[in-house]
Amino acid sequence: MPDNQRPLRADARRNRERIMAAAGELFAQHGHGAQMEDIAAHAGLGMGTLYRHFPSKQALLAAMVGERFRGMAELVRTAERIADPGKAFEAALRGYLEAADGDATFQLALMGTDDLRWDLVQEQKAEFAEAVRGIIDRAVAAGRVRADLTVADFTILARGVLSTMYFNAGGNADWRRHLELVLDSVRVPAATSTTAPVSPPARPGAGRRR
Amino acid sequence: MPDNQRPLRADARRNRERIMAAAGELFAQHGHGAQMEDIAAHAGLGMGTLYRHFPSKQALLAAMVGERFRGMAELVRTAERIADPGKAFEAALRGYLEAADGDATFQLALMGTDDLRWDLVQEQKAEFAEAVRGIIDRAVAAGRVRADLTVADFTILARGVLSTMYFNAGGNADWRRHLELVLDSVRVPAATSTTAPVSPPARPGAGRRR
DNA sequence: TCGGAAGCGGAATTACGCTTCCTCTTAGCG
DNA sequence: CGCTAAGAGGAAGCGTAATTCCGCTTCCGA
Repeated sequence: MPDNQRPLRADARRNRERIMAAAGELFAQHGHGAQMEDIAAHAGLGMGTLYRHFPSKQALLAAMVGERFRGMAELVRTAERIADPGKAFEAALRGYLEAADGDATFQLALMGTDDLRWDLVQEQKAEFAEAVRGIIDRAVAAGRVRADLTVADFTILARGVLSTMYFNAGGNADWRRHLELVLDSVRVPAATSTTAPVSPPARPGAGRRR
Repeated sequence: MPDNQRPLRADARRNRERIMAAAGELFAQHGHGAQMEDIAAHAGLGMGTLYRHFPSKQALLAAMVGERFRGMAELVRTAERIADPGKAFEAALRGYLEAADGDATFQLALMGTDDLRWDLVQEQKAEFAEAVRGIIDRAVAAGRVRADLTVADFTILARGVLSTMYFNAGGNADWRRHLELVLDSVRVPAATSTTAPVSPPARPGAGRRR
């Protein structure tokens, strides 16, 4: 755990940066499948060095994901500065997805893959969730999105779009379309109640959670 | 390729069944991660036998997925018998997801994982898509779902819900909620047009595809 | 300028699954 | 009933990546 004990030698700090950069690039490209050896090579360093800085692939991945969560929280907080609560919400969701576009690490992270040890990014994730809660509460209070919308919904819906993004080798048209559909289901002019179940009887109490 | 040449010895047919059953169970449970050895053991057979019937893990997985697609196509066709086009559509989507619940093979398959050689299930997939097209066309014609809805949308939206299902260890409340949100974005009482983009300028022509 | 702790490199080790190979067994026709 | 090709079993072989090890090099405080 290269944390904050002794200040970290100058070259070491430099190399750590390099690793993060290389890992960011390769994870973004190949997701969890990126190989340690390639990352080391890409950073112009040896395996030993890589493992000195991050004791395992999991640790490296977690570091990257944590960084991304931080960035996203920041982004959401920025959106919060938009005056109109409805537009702020929309901007947050849009910005979030836009940022994830082309970054497999983040897509995976946000989708909740079990290739990641979530306990290592608890904190950053919570920070992000907090930022989102703020924006949603405001939009709900202003009546700009359906009244029953929660942070969990944001996660669910965003993950849905992410999955379109992730599994579609093709361009980005698909996920943008998906996003539009999602926004239509969430904005207030849209219907708020659901019609009665049709074929498989929806078990009672299946509606809300958390 | 144990296809249809010589009739296949009685015990062989029996064993093939067993393998399919075991694989179905284990893939459902562990997805692509299920191990060949476990599958063989679970079927009460040796590795050699397993490989006699399916030349590779890919082949086995493809066989399972193909079977699932067939089943889904059948299910959708059944839904098509519902008189009300809107309800038929809803039943198809509901039934589809209900069937995928708890079956990781199918979830993965439908999500489009690249752990699967799609060329091996082309046919079954096309069959399924065809069935879906029928139901959507009817619902659109009847004005019960947004006019611009396509088969691609069905795939996109269903995959979104699937991702909620797949990545949520917890119960099934989340994906059912997601499904309701999706239905709200698709049924006709909901808004059909999208409002103007807010923050990241939506590139022109990002709306429709295929 | 020196000493030695911190850092680096990268080959060797390990672990883990899929796949192959070869021998033994059995269904089922004549 | 006897033969033989189809089928079964499962241990060994392989490839792939993560991780470890340890001798060499470089920073940096005195």
